[in-house]
Amino acid sequence: MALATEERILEGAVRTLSENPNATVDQIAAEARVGRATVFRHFESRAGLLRALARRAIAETDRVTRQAAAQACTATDALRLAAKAVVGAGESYRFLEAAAELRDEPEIAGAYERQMSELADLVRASRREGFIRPDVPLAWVVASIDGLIWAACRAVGEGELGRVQAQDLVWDTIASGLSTSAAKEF
Amino acid sequence: MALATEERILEGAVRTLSENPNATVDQIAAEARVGRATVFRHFESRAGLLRALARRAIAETDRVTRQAAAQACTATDALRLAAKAVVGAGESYRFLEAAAELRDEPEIAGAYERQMSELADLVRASRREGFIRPDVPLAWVVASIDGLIWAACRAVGEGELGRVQAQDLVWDTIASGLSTSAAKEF
DNA sequence: AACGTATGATACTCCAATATCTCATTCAAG
DNA sequence: CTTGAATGAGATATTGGAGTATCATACGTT
Repeated sequence: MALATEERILEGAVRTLSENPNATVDQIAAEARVGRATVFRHFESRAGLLRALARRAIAETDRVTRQAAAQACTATDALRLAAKAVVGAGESYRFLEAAAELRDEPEIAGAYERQMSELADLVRASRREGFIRPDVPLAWVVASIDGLIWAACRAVGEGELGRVQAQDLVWDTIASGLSTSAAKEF
Repeated sequence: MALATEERILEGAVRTLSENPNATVDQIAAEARVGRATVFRHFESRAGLLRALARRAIAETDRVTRQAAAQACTATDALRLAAKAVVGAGESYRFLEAAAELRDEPEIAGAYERQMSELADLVRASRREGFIRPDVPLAWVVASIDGLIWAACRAVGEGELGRVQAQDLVWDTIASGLSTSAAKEF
């Protein structure tokens, strides 16, 4: 069946590229227990495979983000749930950060921009609810949340922290460092 | 003069690779206003050039870190000065993150490990001074400080924030989010 | 002027990895 | 059993970029 094969290739690619972002198609195919030719039957090229992986990561992030928004009744809670969920989802896709080629793909770069601006919207809304500090530039709130999420993904990936623990700590640090309860006394 | 040429190549490489981490030796040479052959006269290979750049980034980080330690009288203040300084220094070397080859170089990987453990030492000392929260795993303190510094470097590189502003915000967020003054009420 | 060194330009080799093609095989459906 | 689609395996073509070699030139030193 075509679908199952594609799935196997994609998951093999995630595993292989997580260890070595420069892995060759041969290595990916081997990891997926699939002939090298089969990879090219399902994906236009290596770059096409990477695109598919990026699309997957974007879709997965969108999914958990929407789910968070649906479950929460306040923007602040949506932010909390989304941050935690993205830590769980992004963990497997850290290797995409190293894929410089994707920066040039308008589709991928555009989706990334969109997600960042959605995060900015959420931050703005949470700020209106009186949670996020108004005395810190929006750009920094967004950048630091992103940075903390990536840090958590890495720590989980390196085995330094458990996933649940990392998810809690991300929010703890955001809430302590960026909320109105954090007096600026330094 | 050999030294000036090497310097020009290294700085051209920083500029070129910052825009495109997959840049070819041709592109780097062109940016440095140098013949391609000259690059290979000064550096064993492209990988050797990358190693030299990584060594440079490591040395620069060590330099500003030591300087911070020398100026400060408490570990907490050393941490503050070091965090700010690394934001300034690391900005140009963000592209190294994408260089997966360097992970395999024991020299580079070892130096990175060392710097991380030095950061951990600083955090422990600051904790003993009563500044860093004791209720958060050391690994997370280190990881999140690292993440925030990288976030600041990126924001500066993208032009979202000014450098001085970003340096201040990094410490503000660390101090608010990870210090004892941050009550865990969430 | 003579010498030594560093450079630029060019041409060349080499290779690793992508991508294509072919053919035999498997396997499910009818 | 037959048919057709998907696959595995291997052979082959292609190519972009690394690395090497050569030669003429520019420049500083003595």
